[in-house]
Amino acid sequence: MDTVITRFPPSPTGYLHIGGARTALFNWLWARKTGGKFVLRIEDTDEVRSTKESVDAIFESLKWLEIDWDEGPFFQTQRYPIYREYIQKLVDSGHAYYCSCTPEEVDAMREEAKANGKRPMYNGKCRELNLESGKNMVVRLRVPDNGATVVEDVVKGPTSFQNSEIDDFIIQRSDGSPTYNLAVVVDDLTMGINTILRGDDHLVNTPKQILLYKALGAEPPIFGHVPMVLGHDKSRLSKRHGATSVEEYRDLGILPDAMLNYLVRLGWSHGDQEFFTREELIEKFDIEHIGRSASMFDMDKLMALNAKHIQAKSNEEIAEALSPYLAARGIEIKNPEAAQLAVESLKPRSKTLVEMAEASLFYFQETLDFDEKAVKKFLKPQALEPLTESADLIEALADFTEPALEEIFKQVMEKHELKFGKIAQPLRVALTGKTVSPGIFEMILALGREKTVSRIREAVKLIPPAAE
RNA sequence: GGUCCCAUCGUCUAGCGGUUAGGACGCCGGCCUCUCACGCCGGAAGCUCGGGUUCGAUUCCCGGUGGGAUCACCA
Repeated sequence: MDTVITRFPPSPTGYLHIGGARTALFNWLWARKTGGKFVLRIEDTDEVRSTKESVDAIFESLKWLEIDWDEGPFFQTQRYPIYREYIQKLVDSGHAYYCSCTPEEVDAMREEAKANGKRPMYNGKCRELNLESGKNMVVRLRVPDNGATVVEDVVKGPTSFQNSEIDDFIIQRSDGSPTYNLAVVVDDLTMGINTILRGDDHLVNTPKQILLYKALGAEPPIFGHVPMVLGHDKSRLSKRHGATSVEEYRDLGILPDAMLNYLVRLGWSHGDQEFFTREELIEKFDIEHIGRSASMFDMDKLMALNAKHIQAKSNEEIAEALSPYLAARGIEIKNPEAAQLAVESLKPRSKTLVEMAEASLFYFQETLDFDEKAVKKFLKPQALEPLTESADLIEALADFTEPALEEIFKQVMEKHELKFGKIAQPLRVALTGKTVSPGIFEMILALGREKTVSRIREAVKLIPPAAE
């Protein structure tokens, strides 16, 4: 087979939607897997709704997901001469014709058809009139009255549409601009696109596009219509279901690799495997195992997958990924090694980078935010001596390692006849201000000797005097 | 409503005529344990219904039901 050439053609009328990201992903993966090409095309022919901001948001989101393209971005608004040329070809070859019917007249035709119990359609009034180009004229494709057009869909299977059900649809508006179906076909044709994976909401206008290919004497590409992503109530995913834009997930602290993994796995499978790295996805992705039914977006599962991706990455990678989230909280990583130890301690306890950033604050803060209840409960008189002694011993410790630290606490525990739990909680509050944190030893190591000792000494000052 | 698509635990899915119907998320119980997590072990939970075809259907065919998509001079 020839080199696979796929594409992603968003219309810039908003941010990059999760569903769009998924179809982009399928096309990108297929191109990457087969060693083909992936083309980015901006469908901005709706000049009223298209914005520069949306274009930028789409680039930004694709960049974040690390979905790169080999050709483009092409902008349809810069290709009008090409569309006009093809429309002319269709008119010249008798596959299309000028129509002078006004929208009102067409509406009336549809009403009439409906009244007669027929499908509301344009009645073909101008078909044989051989009208010349003129003001307020549109161009329509002459659709065969009989026969059927079959979409050989690689995910849904062959799907047949009766030509009699298809209107002589408009390919050029009265203002001379091309309509969607025409522009898409001309673009895909001229850009050499041979594989189209898109949402199955496009399935119904695929026969129109195939008719256009045929009228142009061209071979249609391979079509595959992937099921849509639904919200938790089975309706189309929208704002009321929560986050729908790619950037929102970035802001939530989702890793791009986890997003990819989740999105692809939603509607595609490779046996029982749930976790995929980006490389595995490229290696294992195939069209054959794309599902045929719509699926609901499940935030919990995304989160769980994100947690696994966080754990699977190195401390260095996560520390780097975390830094913008820390920066947003006014924290700059000054000591990379310490930050990586901090990250390591937080990795198994963070579902998102936002959670991790929040939980890591105590590592970086100069002055701790003490949780009052925690202070009251654990920084009690009986904790004074064990804490003070611990600080002294840590300060004097020859080698600052986990075994040595364990030895110190063993001493303190034995002396005061305490279980580790009794000393760990006060210590935890002293070091973090909270009752929940990573393990004591890993924190001490990540914090370093100096901070550990000073924090314990500061906390001791919060202990009220003994009652009697 | 017409046309088209779809149908396995609550959710994502494996299954491609014979399985104790498998995995994951979530949920419940236990273990581990310095808190919280992670991890580990175990549990509850599913083939939409009705007809065929077949020795045998979750699987193949038809129909019902249900859900979705689409019916523009939007993309």
